[in-house]
Amino acid sequence: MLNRRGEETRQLIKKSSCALFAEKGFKQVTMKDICERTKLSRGGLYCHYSSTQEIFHDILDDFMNHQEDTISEKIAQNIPAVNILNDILETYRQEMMDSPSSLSLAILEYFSLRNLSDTENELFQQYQMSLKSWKNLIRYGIERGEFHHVDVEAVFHLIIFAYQGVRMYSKLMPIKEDIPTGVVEQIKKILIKKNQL
Amino acid sequence: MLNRRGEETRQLIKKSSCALFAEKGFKQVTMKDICERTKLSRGGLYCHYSSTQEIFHDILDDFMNHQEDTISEKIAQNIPAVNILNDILETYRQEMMDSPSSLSLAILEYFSLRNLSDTENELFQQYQMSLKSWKNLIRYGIERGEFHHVDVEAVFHLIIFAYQGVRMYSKLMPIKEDIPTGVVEQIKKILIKKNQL
Amino acid sequence: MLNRRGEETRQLIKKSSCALFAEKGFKQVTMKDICERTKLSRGGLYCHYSSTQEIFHDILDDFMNHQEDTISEKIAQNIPAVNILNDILETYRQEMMDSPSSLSLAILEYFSLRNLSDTENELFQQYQMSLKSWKNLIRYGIERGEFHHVDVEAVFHLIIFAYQGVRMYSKLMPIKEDIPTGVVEQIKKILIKKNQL
Amino acid sequence: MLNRRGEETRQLIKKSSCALFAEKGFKQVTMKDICERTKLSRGGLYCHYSSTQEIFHDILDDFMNHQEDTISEKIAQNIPAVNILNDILETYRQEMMDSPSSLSLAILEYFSLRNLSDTENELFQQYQMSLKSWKNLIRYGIERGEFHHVDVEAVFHLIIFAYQGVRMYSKLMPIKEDIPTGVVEQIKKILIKKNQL
DNA sequence: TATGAATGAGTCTTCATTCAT
DNA sequence: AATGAATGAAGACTCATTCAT
Repeated sequence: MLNRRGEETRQLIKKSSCALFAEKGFKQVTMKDICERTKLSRGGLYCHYSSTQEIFHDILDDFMNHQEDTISEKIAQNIPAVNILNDILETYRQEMMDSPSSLSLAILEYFSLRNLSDTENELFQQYQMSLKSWKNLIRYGIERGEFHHVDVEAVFHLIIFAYQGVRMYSKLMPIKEDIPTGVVEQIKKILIKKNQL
Repeated sequence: MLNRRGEETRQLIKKSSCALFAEKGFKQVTMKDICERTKLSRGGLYCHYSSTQEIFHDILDDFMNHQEDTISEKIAQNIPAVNILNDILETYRQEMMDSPSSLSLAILEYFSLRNLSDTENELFQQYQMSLKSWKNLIRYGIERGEFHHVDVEAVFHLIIFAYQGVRMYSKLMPIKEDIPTGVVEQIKKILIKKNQL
Repeated sequence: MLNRRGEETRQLIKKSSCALFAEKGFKQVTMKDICERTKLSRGGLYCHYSSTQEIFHDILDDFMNHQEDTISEKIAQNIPAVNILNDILETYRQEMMDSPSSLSLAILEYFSLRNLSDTENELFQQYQMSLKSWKNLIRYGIERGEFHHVDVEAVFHLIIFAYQGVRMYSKLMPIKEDIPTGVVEQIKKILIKKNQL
Repeated sequence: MLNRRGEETRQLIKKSSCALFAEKGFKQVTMKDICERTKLSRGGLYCHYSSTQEIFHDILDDFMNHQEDTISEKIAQNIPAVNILNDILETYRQEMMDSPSSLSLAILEYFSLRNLSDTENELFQQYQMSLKSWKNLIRYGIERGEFHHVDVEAVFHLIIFAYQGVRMYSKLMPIKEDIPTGVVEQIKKILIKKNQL
């Protein structure tokens, strides 16, 4: 019965839904669930969004737009590649351990409901952005003599899919701290020359 | 002695459902879908299974029971670790590329619907069996001087989650041959000593 | 909870719906109404029909298939045209006065919801069948010297649309006996030669 | 003095709604549709009308009030009955062919939603006004020796219901020019004495 | 075992309507 | 007067599940 400004309500819906998606995945969340969580009426919710897909899309959009390419910035600042790598991997490690707030399952479900064939899907775009950043970083590390002469793309794929794999399984299986830590350490070993450690 | 007719029907149900799960994931598949695919009536299906969970469980069971520990066997036969590894990785590579028949998405959804807290879930058991086999293999390789002295568990995790990560994403994104190949090559580099290649 | 044979239930649905359509027109009748009238559950109804359109279509089909061309039969029997005409017009008169059981409003609404452009709609087919029968009759009457030399199609249109007009308005306005009677008498005067009356 | 702004909006609403009613009939048009067509907000529309019934009623009212009894005027001017008749029938003919702008379906639906029992409904009033005018005309024609000695009411009913019947069906079926023309010609034949043609 | 009719709960979706601004 | 957010009720539709045959 409140009469908020529209954008406020949209934010509320996104926030509440995001929590629900993280808890239950994508398909388990119904418009009804979101009504209950937001305390909005059926019709009230439909004023702003007409499906969970639409809400999820908006949430993803927000994520994407808030992601800046910090790697490139740091490279521009001439920060040592090892330091940049360590920072990223520490973030990854944290994320692999923070299962409850992870949308990875929901993302997977969301995209599995759509026609994957189109190369234009957001997931693929994300992947490509990520690929670009990592390529820059690895090449930068190699140029600076901090990293081994590795197959850049192959190493990227190993990193990114191991990371995604852990995130996914953390929703389904008890993942203790040692797994993310071990994975991160292995990645460092692959990339960083011994004298830099 | 099993009732032949009944067992046949169960096989039919499992086969049809398996295809459906691979196509659509777990939650998208309804008892109704399965009725249609198997050409069984509602009641007919319920004679054998009373939920998709039950069917999926049975399918997983079949998979598990058909998986023998070929690694241990090969080790017992004193086959070179590098050969064993190459075989396994080739299988993995094939699987990473065979997206359509992959149940990975369905598995994920299936387990995400249950109470993950229980360490006794089948996924975890699978994980542990896999861990045991790989540990044996890696140690065997190290003992024989074929593999580097690596952190056994950490390398296992890197391998297994990268593999699972690729399988998962192959359902959602175009995964070309080079990704599985690159990932497999990286794993080989981590494990196998140069003089063995 | 009864477990009738399917066709029985379909008959029940058609009968109940038909009454509802006659009472309320087409769009006023909801699947829910039909559930209540038939004492079927939501799902039970949907087993047989998935929309009111489908039910109405079936009802119309039944009507069409039960309509035989009695006019042609009578002509074949060499019955006097005046007698045939009198019979038909008496039926029309009765129908114009039996507003409660008339589906005319429902028919109108039903067809107005569809794409009228297609000449293949059932209403048009009905019209054409009717046209054919009347043409035969009028020509037969003229040949036998019982009817005036009229413009066959024009007279048909006058008859049929006046009849339909009355039926329609009988749903909306009090139509006393004199209107149908008067209309029928006028038609007779147009067609029948004085010496035949 | 009416609030100019307000009256303008009401006119806009009536005009837009009228188009919608002609397109879709009465029940298919929702307050939401009208909001969209008029570009008014929900609340804005409700400032003026609180239901589609109210709007439709107003539209009908306007129609009724704009209808003057031109027949009586012409009779007063001693214009030949045949001329008057020809004018009216030409108007009817035009209207029977102008299906898109016809409200007949909407009118039917509108009145079918109300309690038909009341003899006081607007439709009936319309009918009575029309009856009165036509009676005058036909009697006038008879008196002047231009028209046959017909049963005035019966002929009126034949005319008016055939006209309404065609208008109605023109919404549902392809009605070519020959139908209205034929109907009009028949009516002339019934009324007009041969020597007047 | 197997059929398929029937139930009923859950969810989606659309609107008429109200109300703070 | 006008806006548009919010409510809530009505109706549609889909399934898991049961049951008489």
